[in-house]
Amino acid sequence: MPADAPPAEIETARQPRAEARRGDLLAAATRLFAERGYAAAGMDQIARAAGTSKGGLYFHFPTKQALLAAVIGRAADLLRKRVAAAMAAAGDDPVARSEAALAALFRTLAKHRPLGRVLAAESVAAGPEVRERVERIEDEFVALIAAELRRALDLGLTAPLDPELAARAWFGMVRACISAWAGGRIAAPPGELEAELRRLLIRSAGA
Amino acid sequence: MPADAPPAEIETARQPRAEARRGDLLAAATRLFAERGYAAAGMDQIARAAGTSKGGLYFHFPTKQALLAAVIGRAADLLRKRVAAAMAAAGDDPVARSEAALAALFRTLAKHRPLGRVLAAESVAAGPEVRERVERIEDEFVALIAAELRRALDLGLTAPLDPELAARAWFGMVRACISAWAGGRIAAPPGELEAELRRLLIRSAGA
DNA sequence: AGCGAAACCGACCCGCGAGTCGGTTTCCGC
DNA sequence: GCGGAAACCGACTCGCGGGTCGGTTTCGCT
Repeated sequence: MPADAPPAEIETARQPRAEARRGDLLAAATRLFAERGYAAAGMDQIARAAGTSKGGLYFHFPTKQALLAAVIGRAADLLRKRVAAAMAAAGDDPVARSEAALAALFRTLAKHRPLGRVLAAESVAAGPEVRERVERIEDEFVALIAAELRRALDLGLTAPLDPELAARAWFGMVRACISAWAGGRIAAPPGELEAELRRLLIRSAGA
Repeated sequence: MPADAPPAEIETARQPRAEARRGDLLAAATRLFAERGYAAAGMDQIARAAGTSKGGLYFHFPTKQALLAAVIGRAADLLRKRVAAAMAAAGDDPVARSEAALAALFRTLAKHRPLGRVLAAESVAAGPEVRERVERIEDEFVALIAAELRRALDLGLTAPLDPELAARAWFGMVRACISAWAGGRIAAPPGELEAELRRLLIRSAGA
């Protein structure tokens, strides 16, 4: 793998165009699902917003549900990647890892506000399968937090608690605060919000 | 207003029938909105589920949105009543009042599972006006909790914290746990769940 | 009894939007 | 420079479901 290999960045030269369109479509769909709601966002509207046409959209996604599923999948991947990276960089201490995970989750959702709304609410409007999918993703992150809490509990760093339940509660706290903040119902700047939230979380575990 | 006035309980004798139907319709709508989602639940379907017809349904509610609004309004009234009663019965201590409010909220939502789902999620699918309405209701309860927290803070019963934010976080914790429990994703029985949750909440305030 | 209004019925209307399809453009390999 | 496939276009179809409407039943009142 020499440093000057040119073909690596072109990648068969034809795919990238389509890939970029796909990205635009996903971005537009995310925004419109969040703004108008799943049912109210039309396929034509989404296509226009992405600078293409209905036919072009249907070339990439066979169905509206498939489009939503792709949006959600992409969001989950992004969150997974960011959180995993943050935790890995935080070393071994469970408290530090938990705080890092929280911060990463927080920053990512705060940076991409529509994403949170789609994950939190729109998903339900698209039928049971999609709802289950979103619940799985949520459970995944709850399990991640629960594992850290369990370790902290074993190390005697917390008060006695049920790790699964506490993890779920943590997730709910973060979600509610981010959602309210994204809706402009919390005046505090994000940094302050995050700090206050961290204090609440740590105290609730009885550190 | 003598004690033996008979007409008071019959109320013009014709209304009660219609009132009962209205109640059936609201109950059916609540259930179906929660199960299928707002968009997927058809007016005909709702009417059938309530043992009546589309025409009958439209006699009581002029529009699908109006039906949802009525469902939400009824839910809010119920929650308000229960929570207010519980807090009034709890005396003056802010911690006791907070715990009572929480317990009432918890029990009411746990008893009427679909109600929570409609409030939490379905509302978003019905356009911005309804979403705002639900957010107002949520803010109302958050403000209620925040007031108690502020009093507790003034009395030196808590660690220094931002009452609004903490109240929001509390609400989020309770909502997330109830939602997961209602979806069968938490094994613990409700009583235990509530106790554990209360411990987390109290600790987070630094009592 | 019998009038009139409230309550209810269900067949029908109609707009909207997801999905289709025949065509056109773009661009890669040779 | 030219086949041919991938990518894209947009007019059209068509089923579904919210809303309507003329009629029928129920029931209070006198």
